[in-house]
Amino acid sequence: MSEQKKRAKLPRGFVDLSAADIAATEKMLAAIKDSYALYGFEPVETPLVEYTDALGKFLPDQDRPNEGVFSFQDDDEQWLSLRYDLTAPLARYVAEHFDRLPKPYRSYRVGNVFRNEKPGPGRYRQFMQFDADTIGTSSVAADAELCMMAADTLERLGIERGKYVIKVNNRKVLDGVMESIGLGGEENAGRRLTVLRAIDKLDRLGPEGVRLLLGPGRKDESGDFTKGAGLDASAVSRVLNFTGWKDAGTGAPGTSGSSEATLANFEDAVGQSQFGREGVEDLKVFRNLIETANYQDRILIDPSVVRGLEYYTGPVFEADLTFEVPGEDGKPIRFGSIGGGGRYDGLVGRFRSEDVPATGFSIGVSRLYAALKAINSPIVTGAARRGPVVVLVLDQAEIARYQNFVAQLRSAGIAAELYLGSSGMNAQLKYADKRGALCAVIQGSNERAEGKVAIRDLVLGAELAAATKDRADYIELRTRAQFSVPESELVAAVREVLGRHR
RNA sequence: GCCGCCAUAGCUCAGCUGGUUAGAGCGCUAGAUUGUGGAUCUAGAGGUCCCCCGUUCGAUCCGGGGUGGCGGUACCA
Repeated sequence: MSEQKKRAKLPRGFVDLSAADIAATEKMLAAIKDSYALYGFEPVETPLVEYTDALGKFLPDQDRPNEGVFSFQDDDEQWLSLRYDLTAPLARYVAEHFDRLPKPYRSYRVGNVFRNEKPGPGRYRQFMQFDADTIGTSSVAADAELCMMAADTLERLGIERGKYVIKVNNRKVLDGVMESIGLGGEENAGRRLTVLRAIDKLDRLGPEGVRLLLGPGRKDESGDFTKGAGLDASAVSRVLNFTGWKDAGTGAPGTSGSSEATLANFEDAVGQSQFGREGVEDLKVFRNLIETANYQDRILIDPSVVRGLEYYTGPVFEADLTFEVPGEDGKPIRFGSIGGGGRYDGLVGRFRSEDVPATGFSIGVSRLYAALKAINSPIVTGAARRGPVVVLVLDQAEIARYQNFVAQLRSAGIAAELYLGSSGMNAQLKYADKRGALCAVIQGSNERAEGKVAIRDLVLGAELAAATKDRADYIELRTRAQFSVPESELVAAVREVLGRHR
């Protein structure tokens, strides 16, 4: 290695996908698609790039896009950005084609989205989302339907009932609670945001951490200090009580189980707040829909769900995996949220004179894939790759003859390839093995003299090769895992071997 | 963004108070086996010891500053 060789290095926060990854992802996507289609959603696809202002991501008081999005300027100086979710582009699409779309408009879409921010475990700068949205109705039935569909979809993906939960909350209720502790009004918007962010951290920091964030502030392990919301003690316990954790941290996430008890608590928590009461009413209707459809064991009302502070306006949902998996260092890993959504009545309205009610749900495909791999879900592990039949080249002078074998197999519809390297037989078999080939075709001078080809069953061969100790066993091996046929029977013999391992 | 830890072969890491040819295991590529995947043995390829400056006769090692990676935290549509 000398001068300036380029560094072969993937940018951080991005991933390469192997053949196995792609096969597994495609199976996942097919399952999700089936589920969404069954609920009557139709596909639509928008490009990776949008005008930055359509995404609404300019920095305040500047003509430059937000740093969280990958952006560049067109030749007319217009700012363009890579999409950072699938919802904002959908809002643009619906607004642009409003007149010709059926309303309510039900659609799904899948694709990669990009975020230009610090990657972490399970957080990438490019990742795949799979969304379904209903636009043009404010019916709670639309929200409930999405939650039920989310549950069905997770089960279709091989996640058993009980290993996941769809949590639901309502932003209006949260706002009502704020109002009841004196944080209503425009002037308290900043503090409300701080309180919501604190609640959002409940599952990670626990009630004590959140208590500090609601009050004076919290110092983390590295010594960094986060300023708190500065609420007084009674307001702090009122908020904590609302989220389901009592003073001493009794209770735990997702264990309450009873949406009914949660709702009763809500009514108390929002007090006289008009907005809050509306939210509670919505949730009651929601709960009835869920119970009538018999989903109450999978879809729970949970006051700690916050999400999407900027644009969700009513119900918010989150799909959580509840199981843990031992990590490489032995410490248990919990995957947590693998999807979410909610009602965003204001988004389409950014492009039109009137507001258009809308609600949607999004699955984080990349993260879900990692989780499914960890539990060895058949949907991803069963997607084993299957390589082509490999025709070995034992005599470079006869390469045209070998190529002819390959052509025969291909015209019979069997994936096949000629070994194109320059190594010996040993290495060629290793190659075939690595490719995941089931079968190799071999013709050396001996076979050629007789007008025959040897067909090698690589699956059987692997078993026998591993067990074989002495030379005598090779005879046995050959008869079972490898046999010769006349050249004219090549295709039939290969078919027979492939048929063994279907 | 803020705080902390780390940086030697593709991977995991050794490298004696600073001493001239920088190592191991695994992996990779081959050979032993006219012509059979494992195992074994042998050989080979692969390094600006992250970068720059400084201290020193001499720096992979010591000091300063960068850069990159990891973890935590903040933000997160």
